[in-house]
Amino acid sequence: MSIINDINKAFDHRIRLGIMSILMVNDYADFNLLKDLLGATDGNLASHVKALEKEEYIKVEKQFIGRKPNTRYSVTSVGKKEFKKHIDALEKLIGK
Amino acid sequence: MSIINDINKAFDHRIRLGIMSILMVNDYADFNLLKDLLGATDGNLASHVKALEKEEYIKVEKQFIGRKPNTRYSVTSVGKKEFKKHIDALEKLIGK
DNA sequence: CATTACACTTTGAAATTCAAAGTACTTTAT
DNA sequence: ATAAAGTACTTTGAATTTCAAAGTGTAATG
Repeated sequence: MSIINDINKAFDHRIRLGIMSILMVNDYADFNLLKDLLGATDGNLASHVKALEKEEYIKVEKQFIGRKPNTRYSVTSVGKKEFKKHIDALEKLIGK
Repeated sequence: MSIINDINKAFDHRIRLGIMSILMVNDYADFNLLKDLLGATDGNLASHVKALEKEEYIKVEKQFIGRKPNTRYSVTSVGKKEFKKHIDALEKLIGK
């Protein structure tokens, strides 16, 4: 077992780290909020949220607000748990 | 400017994060020490140290110990500075 | 002398990242 | 009413990155 064993590969990337950080402190964030906060392009953000979705760390809700489509994301309980583990591992590694 | 602006792309990957963490607390680490501590394969580790070298965040010294080749790595002053910045950005993001 | 071990390096396939272009509407202007 | 511009994503595929298998060169061992 190595010193980076609990560093979660799914959170390795700064955009995914940002998505999770935002969702840990906000119940919901929609596509455009994430995009603005992270300064990501549409396609780029889409692929990162998809990766987190696939792991079931976040979940999507699609709805209409008035006539406009709106996609909002929230963190799952698994996502919360895994992210905390990741942060702990990070702190252990860095603070060594 | 987004919330992940000071997250350094070069340190995004867990193996590179691990290399830097090790080199921040040890004056030197050789190839095999890094390999063992990180549980990486040879080729994989080689590509990650090369990436950090290219940014001039770490430097390499090749020598012979007895008759055996030995490659050891250390962090540069730029590397130290940038890594600290990265850690600060991480803490800001996570601890938000 | 042949075989195994050590310390990396090279190679190229697989996976990931990214932005440009596309889709499906809605809103605003003419 | 029709055209043009905007919104909210999704799809696509090229570029980059990651990774491990195989390769290189030397050393030690039987």
